[in-house]
Amino acid sequence: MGRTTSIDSYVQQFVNLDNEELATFSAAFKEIRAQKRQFLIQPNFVARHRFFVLKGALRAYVVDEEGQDRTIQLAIEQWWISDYNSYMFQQPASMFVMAVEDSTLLQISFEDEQRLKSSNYKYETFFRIIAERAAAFMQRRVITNLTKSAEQRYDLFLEKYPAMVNRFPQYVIASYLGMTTEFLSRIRNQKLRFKG
Amino acid sequence: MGRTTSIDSYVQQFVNLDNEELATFSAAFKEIRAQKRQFLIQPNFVARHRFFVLKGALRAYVVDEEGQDRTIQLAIEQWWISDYNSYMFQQPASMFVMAVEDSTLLQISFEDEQRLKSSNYKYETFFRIIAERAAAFMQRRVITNLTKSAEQRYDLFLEKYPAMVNRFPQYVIASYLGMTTEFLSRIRNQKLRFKG
DNA sequence: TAGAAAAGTTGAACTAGTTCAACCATTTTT
DNA sequence: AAAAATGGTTGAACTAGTTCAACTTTTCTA
Repeated sequence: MGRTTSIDSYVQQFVNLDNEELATFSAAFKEIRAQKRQFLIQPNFVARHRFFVLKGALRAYVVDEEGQDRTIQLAIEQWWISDYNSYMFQQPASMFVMAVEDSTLLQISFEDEQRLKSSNYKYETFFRIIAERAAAFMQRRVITNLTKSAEQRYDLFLEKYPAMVNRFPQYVIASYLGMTTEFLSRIRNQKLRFKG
Repeated sequence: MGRTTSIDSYVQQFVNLDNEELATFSAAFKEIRAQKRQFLIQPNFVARHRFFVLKGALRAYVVDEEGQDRTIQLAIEQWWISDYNSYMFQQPASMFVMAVEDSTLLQISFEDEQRLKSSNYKYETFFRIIAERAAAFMQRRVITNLTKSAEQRYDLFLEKYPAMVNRFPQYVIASYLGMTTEFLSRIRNQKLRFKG
């Protein structure tokens, strides 16, 4: 069977590639499957790839000193996921990246990405743009974490990423938002009581 | 008088530019002075520039609903500063960027940066690399904020940015680290009592 | 160099969010 | 369909960090 979908339309949002350029770009990616609970990246190993989600859901998390999971990134269709500090600098990872659903991914290796970037100006531009967007996204998250209460962070998450809420268990969303699953449970039930 | 220092050696860390390329690159920047307490970016106005610090110290902060300052970014020599969401997407800013010391900066406008990026592959590569580094840096900050206690965040800050500690007032560092100035004061004095 | 402004300290009361433990519900596996 | 595993809820005690207010110290400005 063919691809569930592809990265073509995604890339075209940012740069204009002709058919040949598009083919070369796509060829640098390998389609892989990841079963629910399968790990794609683990601490202490270098993250050799970054992943573009065609289908499915994944999370990146660290385990802190007290043994608690802290979700750093969530990804569903059309999102990228990896341990960026590990991938970009080819250093040992601190994160797990795990499939939360059976997933289909496009995988690119660090070396192939370097090759793409240096082979064609447009590919370089593409990766520049997604890096800029990632930086801006992360800065917004820092701001939210510093300025909003737990309940406000949850409301904002619902508003901005409604498609994600039902794809991840509550404890994953809670840890992404920097609170305990118990506290998020209380926030949700309090809302039901007043609004529903 | 000439430049206090320049951006040349900084750029050369990441890309190899010949003299002409270096000259063109530098020419896109304008050297400006900012006096202590002067604002370079203000909420609701589009951030037209990003700034590279030649000399001095600056902070970027938002004011939250309760009227409290939350420091999002600090910058001293060789750091960049701006409201990236505003600058990258040319949207109204949510931050103030203010000089904490009398400073000398290199300023580049959004349009001139676009021009550089599209005029020479190497400039594109340079901006791609700094965006990747910014994204990785921000992701580390998210991780730290989610996994460490107030005291651990302060210790880590001391360890990683010793040069910054003495350049910013304590309340700025406290708000950068996501705690109150009173609490940081207590952390510091407790350390003195036990260690010094 | 005096006076004002900005920055830092301390105590005491407080609160947002955590922890722990027990229980319930839902999904998965056999 | 039973058993096991995973995920969610609830109450009660707790705590890391906040708030407020008064005070001290340091820095800036005229």
